[in-house]
Amino acid sequence: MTKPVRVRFAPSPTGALHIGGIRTALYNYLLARQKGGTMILRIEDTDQNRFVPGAEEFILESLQWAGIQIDEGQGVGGPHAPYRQSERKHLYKKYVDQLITSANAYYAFDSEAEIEAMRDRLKAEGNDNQQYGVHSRMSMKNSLSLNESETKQLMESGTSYVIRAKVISGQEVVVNDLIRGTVTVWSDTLDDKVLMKSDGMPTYHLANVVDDYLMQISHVIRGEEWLPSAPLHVLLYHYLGWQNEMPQFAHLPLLLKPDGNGKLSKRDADKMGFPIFPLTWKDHHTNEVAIGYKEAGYLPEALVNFLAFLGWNPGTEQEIFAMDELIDSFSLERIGKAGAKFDIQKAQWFNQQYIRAKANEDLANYLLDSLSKEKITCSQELAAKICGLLKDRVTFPQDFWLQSRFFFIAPTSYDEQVTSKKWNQEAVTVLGHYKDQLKQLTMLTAELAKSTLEKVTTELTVSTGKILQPLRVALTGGASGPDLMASMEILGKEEITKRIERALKTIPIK
RNA sequence: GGCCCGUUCGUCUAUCGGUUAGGACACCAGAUUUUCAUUCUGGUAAGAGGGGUUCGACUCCCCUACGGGCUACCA
Repeated sequence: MTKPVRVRFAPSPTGALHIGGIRTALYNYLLARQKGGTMILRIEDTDQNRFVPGAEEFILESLQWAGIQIDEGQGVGGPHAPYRQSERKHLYKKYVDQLITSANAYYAFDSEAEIEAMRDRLKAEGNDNQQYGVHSRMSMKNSLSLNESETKQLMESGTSYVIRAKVISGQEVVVNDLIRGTVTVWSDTLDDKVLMKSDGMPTYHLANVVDDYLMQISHVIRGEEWLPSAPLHVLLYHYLGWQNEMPQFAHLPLLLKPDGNGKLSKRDADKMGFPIFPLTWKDHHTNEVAIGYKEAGYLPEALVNFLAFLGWNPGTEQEIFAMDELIDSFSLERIGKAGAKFDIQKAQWFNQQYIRAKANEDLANYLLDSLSKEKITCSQELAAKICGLLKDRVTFPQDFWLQSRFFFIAPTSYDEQVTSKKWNQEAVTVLGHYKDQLKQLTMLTAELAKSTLEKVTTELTVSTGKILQPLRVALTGGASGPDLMASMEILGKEEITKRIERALKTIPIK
């Protein structure tokens, strides 16, 4: 019988969750949904020094925005509550005591300076391995090197201590990874990691293994940065007698910076001008505000689609995947091994695709939002019409307003490029006639605007092409934009004649 | 330095021993749009290097190079 799928996303609230975390959460979520399993959110806040207020809420809000639903865990509760590791402190004690009893862990009393001295010493001796471990632990101050009464005395005198894992010597430790296959490490190269800190809090390693066991996690899907400590985790499962309950591991390839090399960081994102956080985040110390994907205009479906493809692909040529399609197609086996460089242009392309796929009526809401901020009123119907016109030239929702501004606000300046090149006597004459002809019309449609223009240009034997740009400049102030005739229909006869008149008066003839 | 992981067009990737090495983004060109964008068509562009194994290697093995991660009482 196979274990029910129970996966967890386990971020630590040490700052804003970044885009890579969303991808990790997404992969967990996709597997959970596909297998009818459970998606768990656990907060790994064992480092009290690095706690950042608001970070946990940020995680919750970000996941919700991305459409990643939590079935169990922080924020929703569940049978294994609490889901915040700081509130589970009492649980870890029991297991670390068990490890002490079974001689798989020991007390260590060394100060920071003593550890540093040990490292310096080993380094000076030309030793490659400068870790606190098999090669060095007997020369340190711990319950292995000290006799029982010395140890007891130190503990009773209140000397601060940590508990370290006693990593076995001379053994191969094998990590079975769903993405990487078998990873084998010689145990002597592992160090005696601290399991319990002097403040009584567990470290990641202990808390993680204990919680994954208690919460009956079936798959540990996390970033590749954890691969080096996975052997220790495997050892811990064995030491605790849980080897049969050990989850399957899947270490995800990292998200790399777009140029050069290295892990994607906030710095790179800032430098290249794209967001790193799903939502806007204000740093509590610097008060610096980092704009999020949401606020930058990325649609959550688009971002999710983009992220899913950074390290995974379905093996077909389909690229646009809604969440439920991702759920159907996802598989851990098809996740790549190599790190993926982050390409914001592709993210923008996905965003474009998702915007285009929306109905004009839905798009209209984006425009209406912008308009209400500008205190401009507009009917839903008209907004939809404008969005339809703009749809194919837009990447972000806010572009609708940016590109339709001229519909609502008459130009106050005119594009220099066009006026200096095209605004000549001929254009002015044609535009004057055209305006007069338009005035005669009872109603204006795109077709009529066009036929009237053609009529005027043939009468004056001028090519229509020469007039189009001056006309656009007069009406919109800009050099480019959506279909001019369709725009005129929306603008209406009155507004058009007014704008042409104004342009004729204001723009100097070249 | 040590340990571990990785390496196909500029980027994301397909290929699970036999392909003219495919697609997408980006880029370039042409067509359409009497402008721009869109759209359409086409194009440039890749198996890090060296050894094996094999009738045959991008695919399997080894070495080298390069890249990345880890190396905290951080996760």
